Formats: sequence, structure tokens, C-alpha cells
Amino acid sequence: MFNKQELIDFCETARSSYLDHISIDCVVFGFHEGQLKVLGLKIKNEASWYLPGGFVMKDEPIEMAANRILKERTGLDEIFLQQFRVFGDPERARPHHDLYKDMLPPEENWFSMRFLTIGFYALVDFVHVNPTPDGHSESCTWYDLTDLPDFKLDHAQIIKSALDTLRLQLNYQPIGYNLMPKEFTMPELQKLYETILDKKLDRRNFQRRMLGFGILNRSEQPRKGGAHKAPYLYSFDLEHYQNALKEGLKGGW
Amino acid sequence: MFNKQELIDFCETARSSYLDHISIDCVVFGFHEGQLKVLGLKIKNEASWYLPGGFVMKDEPIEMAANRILKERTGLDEIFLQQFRVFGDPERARPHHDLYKDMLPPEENWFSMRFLTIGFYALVDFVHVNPTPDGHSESCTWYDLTDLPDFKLDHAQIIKSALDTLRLQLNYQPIGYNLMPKEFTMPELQKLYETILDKKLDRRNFQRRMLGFGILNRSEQPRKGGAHKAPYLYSFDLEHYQNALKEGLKGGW
DNA sequence: AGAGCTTGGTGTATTTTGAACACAATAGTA
DNA sequence: TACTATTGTGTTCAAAATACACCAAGCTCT
Repeated sequence: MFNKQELIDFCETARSSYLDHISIDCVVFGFHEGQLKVLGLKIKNEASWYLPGGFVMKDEPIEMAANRILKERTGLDEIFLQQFRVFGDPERARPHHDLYKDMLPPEENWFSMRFLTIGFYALVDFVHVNPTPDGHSESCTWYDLTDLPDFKLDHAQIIKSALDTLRLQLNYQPIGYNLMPKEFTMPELQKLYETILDKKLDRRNFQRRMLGFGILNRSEQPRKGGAHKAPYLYSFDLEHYQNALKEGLKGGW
Repeated sequence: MFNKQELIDFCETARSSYLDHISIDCVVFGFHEGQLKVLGLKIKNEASWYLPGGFVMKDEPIEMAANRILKERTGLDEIFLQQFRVFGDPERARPHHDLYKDMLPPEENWFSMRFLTIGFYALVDFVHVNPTPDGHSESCTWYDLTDLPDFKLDHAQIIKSALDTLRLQLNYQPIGYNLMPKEFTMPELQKLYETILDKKLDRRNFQRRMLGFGILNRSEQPRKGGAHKAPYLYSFDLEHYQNALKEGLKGGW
């Protein structure tokens, strides 16, 4: 939460740089240790969490704005990023407005206006992310999708909507490339699908189907060192992967 | 196109009623005589076409705004309406800005600001629509998707994007209810699917599959009067239809 | 009236796809 | 060297999609 002077300063910057009424919120999905995770910002001295978000500069394409915002929070550039919905309830930021209404009169407070937020979701490789809090957050960290903290405003709803979109996406597009490390085993990839869909898949059928898409390359060398049988390592065939993104896959899960 | 006084008046209304920077454009799909159609507005004395669109009132949910806009153009209320994407290129309305830049200085002209437009698409029953032009349009009429006039700005792109979304939708949701009249024959419904997907489907397999979804009721009486064999009439079982909308269908085309 | 055309409804093989399961291979461990 | 956990591959069976064949009904034309 801002103090009064911070609020005044920010409002001035905002008014000159950003489009009124429009914000962006990003649901950043990562995958680690068999769990689907979401990036969340914890506000200083509060039990309040928010999605990484920001505003659109007056002369900036919205995709570029989302990319800029995410780069600041994750260190990543050129990540998989897709808008999925606008959240436009007039009352959606009401708690936020009330918070500041005694500090600055509405006509001076840029935040007191109504905001529509454009929801983006991002798929990123967990280990490459460097979560970086912004000025009024005490932390930027990963949260298990199954164990989310208290996200404020409509941010919990935004996360749910993003997850629904991701599950649909799975039915007609390949998605692993953005969430998996360069090399991975088939069971690891399967775990990703199972986590997103929240159901068990048959090991053997998954393998056959996945290979059937023709978007995987198998390495010569299996992974060594672990207990039990050494699994093969796979990586995505980027050319075929891109093609599958455009053309779409068949059928669903 | 506005003249100067109209522009001044409109700007005044707009400033007091609407959210800055945000517009809504609607792709209204209808189906008639085996053709998929889109509603377009033709500007007076110009070879320019636009999608029906409008702005969001300061305290109005965006879905309600889209509904209001469509009601004015079609006479229909409570129609199937869904947002599918935000178009946010900073340059998207450039031609529109240039048009008015000599008439009113930018700081007085509400239209000279940057607008993001939220794309909605609607599915409506062709025969129930009463296309109504707005003040600066000379007509509001249906255009064949295969033979579109010269839509300005990025409206052609918006139409294409809506169509892509509709095609995807077809894979996991029933859609006929909103586009067909109350009663229809199976071949008529098939024609709708063929038109949207732009490919031929097998008559018999289509019938079996459609019936398999369990969302159709067959009437006792076949349609009389036409040449050749009298086909059965079907209507949608609204309860099961709504359920299929929520649960989703299996597989794709 | 009835042959012939067109359109609509139903049935039935064939192929493809998906789900379930058995078994072999490999690497570590006791 | 058995034993276990894990991965890779094959095989079977059922369901679904596909492709066709056939029948029924209504109109037209002679």
C-alpha cells in the first residue's frame, strides 16, 4: 500500500504515461516438482496477494505492455503470452478504491477511476524465472495452484479463468515447450499434462499419442544416475512444434 | 462522417458518459439461405463499412454494453454474445484520426485518443433481426462472409478473428440454437455446420452424431409442402443444450 | 398411374482410434 | 543374484469415425 506522497507521485507518472481505465494482469504458470504454480506478489505488511500486473503506456501495443510487465517480474523476455479475457465489472476494484479514498480525493487519485483489466496468461520454464518483487511488494514467489493464498480483487477469478483456458488449449495445441526444460523424460511431460488436467493418464497411451504428434526428438543418451531404469531424454522439435501450434492437433483428452 | 457541430456535440456526450480509450465492436453472425452472414454498417456517402460498435458507459459492465449496442442495431435482447479478443494496436484507428484532425484539435476531439476495442461475437437468428442503422450510417445490412465489402480500420481482421474463434467453439460446444430458427430440418442444420467449417460433411454420419449429443427433439410432424420427401423437423432441447454448453462436447470435426 | 428424379432416413461393413492391460528391459539395492 | 521400482513396447478389445448401400417419400413428366 502506498503512503500519501507515494500515491501522489505515482499518480503524476501514471497520468502522463499510461492509458486511463486499462490495466493488465498476468497469470504466470510454471511447473516444478510435479506441481503447477502461479506467480503471486505479496503486499508489504499485509496478508494480500495480487497477480503481477501493470498498465499500458500511451503508445504501446498491449502485447508489448504485457511483455514488459512480465520481464520486470520474471527477468524473461519473449515468453509465451496470450490474452484470454477482459474483466470489466464496474465494481471489481471497489476494495482498492475504498482503501485510498481518505488519502486523496478521487479527482486527484488516478487509481480511483474504473479499470478494465486485460487478462494474459504466460507459460514459462520454472527454473529460468527470477521472481522480482516491485516497489510495494515484499515478495514475488510461486504458489501451488492447489494451495493459493488470499488473492484480492477478482484475481482469484482471473486465475481460475486462465486455468480453464489453458485446459481448453491443451485440446488443440501442444503446450509443453514453454513449461518444460530443454530436455525432459516422457514421464515428466506426462506429469505436466496430468497436473494441468487434474487427472491420471495412462502411461503407455500417453507416450504413443505424444510421439504420434511428431513434435518430439529423442536423444541418443538416456538420463543416467537416477535409480531404476534410465529413461530416454526428449526435446521438442521446434519446427514441427510451431507448425502444430498453427495447424492444431486432433482430438482432445 | 460527422460535420463539425455534430462532432463537438458528440464529444461532449461521450466525455460525460463513456469510458475513455475503450470501445466495443461486435461481429454479428447470422445464417440464411445456406450462407453465413455478418452485420455491417455502411457510412453515408462513403464506400466505407464498419462493424456495429460503441462505447462503454462509465458505470456499465462490458457485457451489458455489448448487449445494449447490439439491441440498438438488431432489436434483439438476451442474445448469445461472447468477447473473444482485445485489439490494441496503437495505430489501429489512425485513418479515423486523420479524418478529423483538421476539423477539431486533438485535445478537443474525444475520438482522437487511442482506443482499444473489445471484440465480441454474437450468434443470432437471421429472421428475427431487424437491422437498424445508426445516425451516421446509411444502412445496416447483412453481408456474405464470402463476399465482404471494404471494412475499414482493423474490422476485417476482427471479423476473421471472430470466425476463427467460432470454428474452434464448434469443437467443444453446440452452437445451432442461436443461429437456427426454432424448428429446422437436419439437412438445414448440417448446412450451417458445413458453412462455418467451410467443408462438406457426410450426411448420415452428421445425423447420427448430432442425435448422439442428445440435444435435439424430433417433432411428430414432418415438414409438408416442399418438393421431395418430407423431412422431420427438429428443435433444440434447451435443458440438455444448456448442459452441453457447460459440460462441453467430445471430440472435434 | 407409374417411371424417374431428387431428397431424406436408416442400416451395415470397414477402418481408425482410444482404453486397458501384459510383458520385457534396465538400473539400483539388499 | 534375486528383488524392486521404473521405463519402453506390444497386443487385445471396444468404441468411434468413415464410407457406402439401400429404402422411403414426394414431386414431375409422360
